[in-house]
Amino acid sequence: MTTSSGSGDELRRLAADKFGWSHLRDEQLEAMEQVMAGHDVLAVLPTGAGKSAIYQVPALLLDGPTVVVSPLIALQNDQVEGIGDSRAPDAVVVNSTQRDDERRDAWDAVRRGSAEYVFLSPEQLADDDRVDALAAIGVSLFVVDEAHCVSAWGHDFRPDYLRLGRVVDRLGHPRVVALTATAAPPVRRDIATRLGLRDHREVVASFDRPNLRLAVERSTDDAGKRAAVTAAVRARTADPATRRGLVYVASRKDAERYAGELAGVGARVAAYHAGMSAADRERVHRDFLADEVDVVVATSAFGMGIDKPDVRFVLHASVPDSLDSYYQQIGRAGRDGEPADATLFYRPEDLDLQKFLTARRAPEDTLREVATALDRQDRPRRPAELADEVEASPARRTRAVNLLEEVGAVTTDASGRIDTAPGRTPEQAVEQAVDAAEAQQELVRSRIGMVRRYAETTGCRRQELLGYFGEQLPDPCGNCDTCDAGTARRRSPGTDEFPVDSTVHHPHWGAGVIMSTEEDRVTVLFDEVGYKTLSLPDIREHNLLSHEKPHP
DNA sequence: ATATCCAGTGACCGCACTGGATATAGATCCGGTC
Repeated sequence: MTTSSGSGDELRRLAADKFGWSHLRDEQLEAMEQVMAGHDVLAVLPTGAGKSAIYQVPALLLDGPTVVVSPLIALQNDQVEGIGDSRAPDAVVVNSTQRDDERRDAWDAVRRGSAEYVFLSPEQLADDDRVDALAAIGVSLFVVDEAHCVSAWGHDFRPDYLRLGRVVDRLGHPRVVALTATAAPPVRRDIATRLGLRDHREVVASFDRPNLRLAVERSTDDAGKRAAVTAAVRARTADPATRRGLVYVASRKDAERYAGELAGVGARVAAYHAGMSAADRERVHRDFLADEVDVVVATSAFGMGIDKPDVRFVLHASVPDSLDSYYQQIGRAGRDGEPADATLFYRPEDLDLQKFLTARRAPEDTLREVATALDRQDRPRRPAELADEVEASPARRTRAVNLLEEVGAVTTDASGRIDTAPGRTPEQAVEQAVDAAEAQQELVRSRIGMVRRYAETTGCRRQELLGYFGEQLPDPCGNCDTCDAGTARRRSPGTDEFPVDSTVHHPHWGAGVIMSTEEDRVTVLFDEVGYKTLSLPDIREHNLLSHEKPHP
């Protein structure tokens, strides 16, 4: 493959010839051009806007394979199939479901240069030998799909996400493309920092989905809420025009229970959660896409990679853990641009369940194990070597390494080996890492607080939701419950004193960034304590916020 | 933090109440088993 300038015309021609895409959206083309110009790119585009094209087309013009990190094996298989149907070069996957010979064949194809795209999970890249092999081959493009997982899942659930930046370094920092459909400004910053994006460009499409009608129905008791949810689904499924939709619930048991109740009243409904067998999950997924099932009642396990145009409603029987999750889940409705309904059935007590589910104690024991193990022999070593000295599971071990690295107690060198930084005892390092873990926890809790704020606002829901994503909607939207009720008023423009995105300092809460401003209050995301809303009169009277120079 | 289940209790034969135990989302990896 010849190296090429990658002009817009050339990118368009390749998209048409190789993939059959006759039209590229402005955002797609802009992102591709930035890649071809040598920049790292963070693209935030709605699902269905063709995010994959952003790497698939430039990959053809760059000499060397493209690595695509993707969180779900099912997504990887979908992508490979899609590429297989095109006239583009081959794609392979490497994962744990393969037999040894299949995996060997995949690697051979990459080495020979017959496979242009390699799909992997982040955990695969925790294997040093695999990274070495890729470094030797010479990766030209490193893609992180569903990049919000770096921020949302990396801190505890799948800590290998947070080490992808190190992988990029070890591959000699090829161009990096991060793709996601959901990323509030702090999440974008997190992604860019964690992946170590260099001189990167952001391509961000508007978050507004005007065809989604936003509403919240508040209940005081569980029975009342259940009745309201069931009635809402029944009303929608009774009309053929609105019968397809999703119901998100907080627990597996609820998924089964609602599905059972709704089936009892004649709805074509299925439950979906991670406790079901892979075969059952696939069947539900397939039946929903094929219109054999109208309603899926699901935990957060359902949704990634689902692109069905005619989903007419997404109801939440319980609050999600953040507005990031909420936006992503309701974004599965109305992809065809036709009216769709996003109603949250809100009971304040449900917030406590999310607090429970997201609660993580700082992994003090593992931190101590790792810190003392590293201290015992003062030499760099590969993270995997710690397995012999540390009893904790690989995920916990990796999380501990990440936390220690975050506070500067551990450093990683160019070959991916980790070592202790001088100047503190293991016990001090543990203490600092515990503090860092608690700060993360505080942020998670404050994100739940933002869900509460959305649910309880009397202002325009859309202004509230878009504001969370850093987008200011000047007028009430006219397509939400509060607008209909007449409580949503035109927001006066926020104060000039604290412009959105500027950095401020609070005497107790430290440094933060202005997220949104209103007539009488500002919302700040603090590094240490998460989201806080402060009243302007208070700020002025007690001089609570001072301006700081932006972070370097 | 809370809902549910269940055993035990009290009151008195069919059921109400209480308190303690238990469970509560998400994915991959990898080696062992059928």
